[in-house]
Amino acid sequence: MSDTLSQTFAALADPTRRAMLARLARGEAHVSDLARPFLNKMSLPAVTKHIKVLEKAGFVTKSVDAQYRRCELNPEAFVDVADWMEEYRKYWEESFDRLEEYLKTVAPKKTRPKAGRRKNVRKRKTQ
Amino acid sequence: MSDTLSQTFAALADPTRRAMLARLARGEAHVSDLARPFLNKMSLPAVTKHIKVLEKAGFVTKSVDAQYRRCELNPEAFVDVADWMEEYRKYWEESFDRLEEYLKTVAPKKTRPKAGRRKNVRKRKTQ
DNA sequence: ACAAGAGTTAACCCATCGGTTAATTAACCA
DNA sequence: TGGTTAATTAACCGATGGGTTAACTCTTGT
Repeated sequence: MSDTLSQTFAALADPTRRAMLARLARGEAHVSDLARPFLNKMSLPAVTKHIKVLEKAGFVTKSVDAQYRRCELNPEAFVDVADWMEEYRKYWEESFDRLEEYLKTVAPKKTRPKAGRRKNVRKRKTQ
Repeated sequence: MSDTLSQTFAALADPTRRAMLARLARGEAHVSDLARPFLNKMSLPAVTKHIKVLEKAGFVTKSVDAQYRRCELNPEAFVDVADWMEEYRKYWEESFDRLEEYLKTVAPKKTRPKAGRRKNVRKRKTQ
């Protein structure tokens, strides 16, 4: 595996880790905060490992705060995913649009503003 | 693993499979077309397996065409990823914007239209 | 009818992954 | 100073992932 994009996607391929990201999206947290919802399902070392995977993939940064480790979300890794997705935008956007069209027929109340296309914004780290 | 989003991300966590998607983005292809660039690095059965992973994750659909298997890209799986990313848009969008700002200072030729925000467009399959 | 081409299946190998328990490090507090 | 809490490290285990080779199926072209 080893290449960074593979590491990034692999980090996301686990529900526990995605739940941790969801938690961090609501604000920074200590390791024990991140662990709490899972301690009935797995041990603390397991949590440590998951966090380490997220760190290595660049989704999370950790800083020392006395006896605690403060974790927060890091945008960089998300940008890598968004960049990669950009290449396939036309494939998923038409599905977004189909749904929007459908929603309009179902509940044609206020029309949402036209969705931004943002085509060819940039390229980075192809492969 | 087993949950669909994990399957989806796991499928993307391999450079060979991402290269196959890139190829399919340029149009449908037979298995042997997909295999050709890799046959110096791996065997045909390995390719078959990769394609199967992409199929199960919903990125690719295969149809029979005489002795050939015709593969094409399927938008659905991409939508799942885009949906999930939507939740974290504010984290990666600010980085997009930082780059756009930077590009403007470097080459302030024609101003690109304001990037669409598309906030809260939808939610699906949370978890 | 049958050889060649397209692709899959089966059985196996080794590395990595997700989890465990036990031991360890480090900071705080009483 | 010594106990408690926060978190990591180490050693291990079973399952899965990516690869292999060998054998097989199906379709076509002659």
